[in-house]
Amino acid sequence: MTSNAPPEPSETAKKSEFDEHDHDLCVEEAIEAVETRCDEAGLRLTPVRRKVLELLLEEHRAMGAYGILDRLREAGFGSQPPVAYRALDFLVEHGFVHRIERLNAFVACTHPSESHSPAFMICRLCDTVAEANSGPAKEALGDAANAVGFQIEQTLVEAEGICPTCAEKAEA
Amino acid sequence: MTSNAPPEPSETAKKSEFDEHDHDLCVEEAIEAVETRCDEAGLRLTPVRRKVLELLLEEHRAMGAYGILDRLREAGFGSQPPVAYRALDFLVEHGFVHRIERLNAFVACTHPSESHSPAFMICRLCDTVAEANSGPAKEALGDAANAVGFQIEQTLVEAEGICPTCAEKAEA
DNA sequence: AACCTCTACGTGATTTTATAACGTTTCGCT
DNA sequence: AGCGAAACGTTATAAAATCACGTAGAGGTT
Repeated sequence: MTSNAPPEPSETAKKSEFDEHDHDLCVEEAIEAVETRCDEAGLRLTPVRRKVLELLLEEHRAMGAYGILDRLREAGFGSQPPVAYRALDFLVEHGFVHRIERLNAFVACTHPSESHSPAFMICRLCDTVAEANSGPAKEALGDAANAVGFQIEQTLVEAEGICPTCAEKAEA
Repeated sequence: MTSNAPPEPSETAKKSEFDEHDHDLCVEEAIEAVETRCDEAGLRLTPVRRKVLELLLEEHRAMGAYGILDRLREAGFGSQPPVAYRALDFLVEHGFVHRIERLNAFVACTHPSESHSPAFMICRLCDTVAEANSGPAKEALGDAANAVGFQIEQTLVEAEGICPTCAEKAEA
């Protein structure tokens, strides 16, 4: 929110959302990427939608719709559930935000430029969520589906466990 | 519910829950298996719990807690939500029933004898749910997790699509 | 600019899903 | 028979999501 650095690819090497990184930059890059995609596709990134995206990006964590709604209210937007749900519907539909079924909650997508259907790693201690490539897992599942004649349209992969940061804290 | 055939392994070759099969037998075998496991482990398969299991076995489909509750009421059991949720908690905890996060609903486990954490194939037309082996998918995900230092405790894999039966109907 | 239309927004009300809290009953054990 | 733990039934409430309806704003057409 503070820096106005250009949205060039971050120099800080980041292996996953669990690692420390220049978060302001990370947020800005993500917003820029979404803006670009909206422009290209003729989508309207309205103030509410943008605000919801920002809220989710500021955390790398899953937030419930009602938590988001509280923040919207504080920011002077409408305060009834549909306001949050409509913005989330838009963002999810276009892949800018992912829904975490396990938590009935949402996280900002960390690779908004590529189209993908990721797997999630959810830390049960701090609720941080990282995206992993679900490609291999989906292939494996695809084989099983083919064997019985099931046509997969969408796949959902969520792993719950302990993130490296929380694991360190626990050891100490 | 009608036949009293002995619970020997079914002769009808079944590739998945989507295939036609001797369903009465299938239900009975499953109940027997659960009874056995409860006996061995000193668990109490009380009337409500047993009824909920039967309801779920009769369908090979996901049922919501409130749908189950309606059926319990009809059968003369308590009719308030906790009755259903407590029975479901027990059955899920011991692996006799699985929760389908995507649908906020439940299915009876079709392999109650083996301990496993399955992947699900959910037909979006008929809500039938089949279990697939999630072993390969979990391995793939495990590799990704190791790479970033995340310790997986539980994995959730759900695929949504069209089952072979509904696909045939659609063609016709 | 005036008009039209479609999309998005704001709000009130309601539905669906899930838990909390509390007293009573039943089970398993000694 | 008596004890303690587990399970049940019920009331009440919380949390998550949707419906319905009117209003406002963006974009295109004349």
